[in-house]
Amino acid sequence: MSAAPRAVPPVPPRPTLESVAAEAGVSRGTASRALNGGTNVSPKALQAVLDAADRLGYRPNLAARSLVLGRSGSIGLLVSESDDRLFNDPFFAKVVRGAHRELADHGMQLVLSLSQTPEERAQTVRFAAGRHLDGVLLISVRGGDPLPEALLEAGIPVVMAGRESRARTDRGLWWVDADNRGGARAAVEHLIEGGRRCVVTVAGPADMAVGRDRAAGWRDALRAAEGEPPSADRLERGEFTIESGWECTHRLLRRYPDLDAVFAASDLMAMGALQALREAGRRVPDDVALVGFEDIPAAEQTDPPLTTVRQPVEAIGRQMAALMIARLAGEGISPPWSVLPTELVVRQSG
Amino acid sequence: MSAAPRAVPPVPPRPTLESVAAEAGVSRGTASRALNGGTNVSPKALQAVLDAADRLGYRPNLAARSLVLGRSGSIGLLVSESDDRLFNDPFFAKVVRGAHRELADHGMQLVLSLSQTPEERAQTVRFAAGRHLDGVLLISVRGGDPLPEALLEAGIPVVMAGRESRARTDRGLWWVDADNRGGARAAVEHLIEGGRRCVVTVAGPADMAVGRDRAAGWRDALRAAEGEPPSADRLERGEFTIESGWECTHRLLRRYPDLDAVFAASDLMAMGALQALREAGRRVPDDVALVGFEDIPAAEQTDPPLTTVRQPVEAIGRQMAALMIARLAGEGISPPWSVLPTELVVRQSG
DNA sequence: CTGTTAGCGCATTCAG
DNA sequence: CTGAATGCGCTAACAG
Repeated sequence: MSAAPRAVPPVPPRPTLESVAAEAGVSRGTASRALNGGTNVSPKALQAVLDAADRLGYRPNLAARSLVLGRSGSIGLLVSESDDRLFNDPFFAKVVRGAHRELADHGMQLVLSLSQTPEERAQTVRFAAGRHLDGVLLISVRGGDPLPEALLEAGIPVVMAGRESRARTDRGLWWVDADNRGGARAAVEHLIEGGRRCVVTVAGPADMAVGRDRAAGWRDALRAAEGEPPSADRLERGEFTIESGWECTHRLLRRYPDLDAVFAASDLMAMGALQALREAGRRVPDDVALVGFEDIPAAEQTDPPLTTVRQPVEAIGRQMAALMIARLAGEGISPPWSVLPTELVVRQSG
Repeated sequence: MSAAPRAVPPVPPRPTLESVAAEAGVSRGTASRALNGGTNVSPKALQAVLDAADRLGYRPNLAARSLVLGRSGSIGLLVSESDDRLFNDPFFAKVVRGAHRELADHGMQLVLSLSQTPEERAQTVRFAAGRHLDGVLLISVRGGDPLPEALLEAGIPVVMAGRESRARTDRGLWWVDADNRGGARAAVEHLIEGGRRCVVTVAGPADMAVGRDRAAGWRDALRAAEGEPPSADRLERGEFTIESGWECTHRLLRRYPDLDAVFAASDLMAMGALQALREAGRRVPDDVALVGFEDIPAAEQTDPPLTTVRQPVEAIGRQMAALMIARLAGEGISPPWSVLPTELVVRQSG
């Protein structure tokens, strides 16, 4: 409520390139060159400018630089997801770390941005479309999410985590994913090699590529082993949650009382499966072998510890950033996506 | 490796205010006014501009706007902490949510930024100092962290989570905190009213205000009840972790075998204390009452559930943003800090 | 090697 | 109510 007119700004104006140049006794152009790499500048002038900048505490105005360069030097990692999820899923942390590392190595800033409500989403699109962000990394995008399209339409380069259709890829949606199909296949092959005869799967949602891919890998392995694709009722689809894993497993047990192996499309689902199997009186791995997917920290803490397929999560983040950097550099990348190898981690459950 | 010279840019140039004005048949000035509030613009012109902008898919260039306005409209939430911590501590999630809400309500963007290594930290300071951020919210700042000073020196408004010294506050470091001292006092009063005679405390680090404040509240309550300040060896300092809580409690048990109440400065510490007490054969709350601080989700899951002091975490985030907004608006706020009330949540442990 | 010049896209005077 | 002009701070292209 201070009604003072504040005629004079309370803080001294911040130094500009102009003032640095004046202080150093050179022109603005020379000062600019000196501050950026120092090419075509005499050692004497260079030193003078550097000293002047230091003395004045000069900080280049990034808005001005962005304006002339047409580039902000920062790329966004948008999370169109509840912040609860963001902060609880270890997946996010690792992707963020990977992307952050890669970007930092290239002198770029990672900017995290949340958007849950539609308005926030619109705000975020404006933010990116306003060239505040040179590009956008997207994680945890569900099937019908309009965000990727909106961004693309606004002319923002986008790289997603998770496989995309060929059509969308062609439209400019680049992506990075783990080899979900191959990993699932390896997991099921491991179960078969262990002598298991009836391998069922607790699969993920059909509206997510990751759900479909892991189911496909399961199918691949069984077809290879049994000569024909597995019957569809050996698969039960659910959400990537403990509860859902529990339910699906119960249903599968009812249909296949003699099942001896469960491939769960996520560790959380596997944890639910573990509980369901125990409740049904099955011992793991003696009666039923169990394999999960992801290798979340909790997978080591279950009893017995979970055999699972480890995703190179940090590498995914890193590669997303790398693709983005290449894209911004105008390099022709082909294909404009990456599939990173997974690794089977054998523990006691199967 | 595509060596093509790319003489022609593959994408059409993005529409500018100029092109919108041309399309609408008005001048740039009118177009600008129409797009920003529409004051001093005839309804006819306004409509023409809006239509044109829509038709062209116009997005204002935020860099240009920042440059002329001297303001970017986004404020940063810097986390100078390992990203593990960021993504695992529920505290962060809630602060972020609160700040995000408040900012969104005012049409501002929240930008999350991590910085662990010194270089990343420098990079972050450049980012903020380059006016990419109008202000910076800081959480989880440890004692000797140079970040706040660096930011202040660069002329960036800063609001922190956690009490700061009067000296630093006067230098421009505004802050928001929970009433740690009052909350601790209430917790210990509750223990005393429950008939406990020997209340010890597992305290937080002395280099964090929150550690000191909660210990002070414990001291306040005991002095009020016993007529004199408690002996210093009824307090054991540690880190805010389960392990540390466990260790401190063991030491306290050795010194005070007949202790009948433990006030832990955090829920994680309380969880460690719970384990230590159990190992020592003490029943909680029958033999020893236990109170934590923070009310993290896990506090409800312990056996017995933890009595604890709830912090208004989301409100803290919100208030931080509110202070920042006021500060940017040049409003004189006094005092330039906020202490938000806590709430004792009584469960079974004490 | 250096200084000068010309914008980057926008909001905002100031005349009309 | 409107258009023309000015400048935010910076980089790049251009002569010297």
